[in-house]
Amino acid sequence: MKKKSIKDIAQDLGFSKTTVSFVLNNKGDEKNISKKTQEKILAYVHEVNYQPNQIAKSLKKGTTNTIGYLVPDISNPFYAKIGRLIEDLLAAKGYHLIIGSTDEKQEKEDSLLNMFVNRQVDGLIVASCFENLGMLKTLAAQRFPMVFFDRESPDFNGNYILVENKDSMKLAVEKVILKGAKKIGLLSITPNVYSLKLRIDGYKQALIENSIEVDEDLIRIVETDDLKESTKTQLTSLMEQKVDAIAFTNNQITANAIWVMNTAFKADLNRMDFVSFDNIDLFDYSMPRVTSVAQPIPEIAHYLVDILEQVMQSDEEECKRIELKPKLIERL
Amino acid sequence: MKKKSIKDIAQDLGFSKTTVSFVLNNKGDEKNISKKTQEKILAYVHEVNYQPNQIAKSLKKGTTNTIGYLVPDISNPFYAKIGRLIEDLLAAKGYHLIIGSTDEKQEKEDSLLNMFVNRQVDGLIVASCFENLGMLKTLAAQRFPMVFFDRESPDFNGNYILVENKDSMKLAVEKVILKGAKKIGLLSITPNVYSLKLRIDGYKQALIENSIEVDEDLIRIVETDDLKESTKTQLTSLMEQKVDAIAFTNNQITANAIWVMNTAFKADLNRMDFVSFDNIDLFDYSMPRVTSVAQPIPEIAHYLVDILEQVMQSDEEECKRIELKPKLIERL
DNA sequence: TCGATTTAGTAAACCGATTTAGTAAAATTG
DNA sequence: CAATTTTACTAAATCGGTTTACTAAATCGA
Repeated sequence: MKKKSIKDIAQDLGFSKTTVSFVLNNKGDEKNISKKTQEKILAYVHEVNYQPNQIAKSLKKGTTNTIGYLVPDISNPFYAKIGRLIEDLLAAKGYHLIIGSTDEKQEKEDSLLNMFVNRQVDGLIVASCFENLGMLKTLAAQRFPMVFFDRESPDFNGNYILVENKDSMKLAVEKVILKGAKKIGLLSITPNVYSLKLRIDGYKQALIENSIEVDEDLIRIVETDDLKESTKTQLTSLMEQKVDAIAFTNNQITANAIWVMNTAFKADLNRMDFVSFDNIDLFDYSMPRVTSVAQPIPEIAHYLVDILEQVMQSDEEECKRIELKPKLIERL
Repeated sequence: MKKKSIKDIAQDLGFSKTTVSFVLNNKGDEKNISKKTQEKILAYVHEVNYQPNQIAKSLKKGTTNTIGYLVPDISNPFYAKIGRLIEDLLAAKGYHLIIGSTDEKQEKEDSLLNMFVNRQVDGLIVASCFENLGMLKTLAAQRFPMVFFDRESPDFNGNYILVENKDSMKLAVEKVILKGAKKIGLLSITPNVYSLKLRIDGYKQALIENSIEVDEDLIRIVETDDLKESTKTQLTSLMEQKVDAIAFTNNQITANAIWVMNTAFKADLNRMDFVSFDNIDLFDYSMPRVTSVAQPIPEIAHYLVDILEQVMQSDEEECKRIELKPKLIERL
């Protein structure tokens, strides 16, 4: 017993496909299908548990009720959490998520964007590496519904849901300076991303405004491909320089650094202070103490689907830019 | 300039849709299309950057090159990691992932399964709560390609990629008994899931074989809906009973328990031992010490797509069952 | 009561690909 | 050189829905 199509339903009952389709789409009254017929069809459809073929529907309608979720790494807790939240918010509206992880690689991003477009997703939620704007600008020109988050590019005009990066980082770093830190290092993943650059700028600003010289040698970039090992190498090198605090530009690198400290530099745990963008439970009790900038994750998720929905509906010209304020969590 | 369809390409060049389709699908030679024509078509297609409509393709072919990933919660690090790994493995074969989180709720699972089927996913990778086998048995009867992991149901015959649960848990718990623990509690999420029941059985077995009475009052179930708070409540109650070790059935609950201990029971960190199924970096240095059962995540991911591919290709009757051995990590 | 309107429904086109069954012209064969 | 085969290509059906443009019968209004 293979799956029944709308044609089968129509034949079984002696109606036309058209009539069945109208009834199934709640257009029965509008299209003058008698109550009796409507009931008959609905009853039968229920009885045989008819399920419409979404693919066929999508082909005709031109919409798929799917949204693409494009991020550097879906297993990064930040993107995973947001992913989960938007999954639920979108499901309530009848949309479902196709995911794609870019590993910060431009080629992967391009090919995934292409994939999403060919699969006719109705919209995109994107944390892009913004290394090559070609594809994105093309899509933007076509008015493809997209909302960006976590990262921005000054060269790209789009709908953004962001957090304030520079000042937040500055304030956090200033906390450890006030506590007495003099030599403060920084570890970041690829700073090609403008938002990360802003966080690094915030770190520098904090130093400058507090008369500490910015030492470029204390600013280290880790390789995303081998985060754990690379963090260990760079952190070890910073420890040799006798830094008394380190700032990090996201949670994953901080978590790795905490692991390195606890497994390789136990003796230094107490004299060290960490500053991290993003907050996770671990920071509530881990050593070194972590003063962190907590992003408002549920709000970000909320705005993402809100704005995306608006963009998908109206064909408005204007781009939205929403900048949320993170919360500074002191642990000193 | 809207997107060109195969019909446009054909018209532009003065060939038929058929010819263009043959060439695009590498059937040019087989179908006796002249080299000259093939080159002409390929060149033009490249020039205008023609991208075939996957939806139309799917409708005709009956396959969508999408796989459904159905888990309790995609933001759980275990499922997120596996999700990421299978995303990459499947992408290499031209498949992409649609995700669905069930929150351990049967209704959600059913409706997501329905969604996946209507969207014609080519296969499913599932960590089911197995509370109601109706839908799954129907799909299995239709030979819908599915592979299950992390959880199993003795009442359901399917393709499974699992780890050995009972003995692994028993061995881990025995470690803390050997160290001297006498009163050992257990915290678990819903034990309706057979695999979790096995882990609990392993815990009990360890006690019994070491002449410790199983006290049902020391076995606590936390609510998945409010994991953090519920963990705190149950853990606090166990602490009042003066347990000297606690076993946990997965990483998320252990991580929460570590947080509770460090924020509310600092004084007891040293006298306490934890045993956890699943291993995460945090356990390398957190207090209380965690002896953990590490699941071979990359292998699980590998087998998942391997077996799924086999199932999708051959229409073999036989169900596969692969049981991997976890690695015990002692930290005492 | 007769033309106009409403009711209840249907046939056929369409979305954009793939695939089957064909055809006309050129090349080969006996 | 006629019959056959090969080459190069195409028309039309198909996948499973939605939607437009109709029609026949019943009802209504004056």
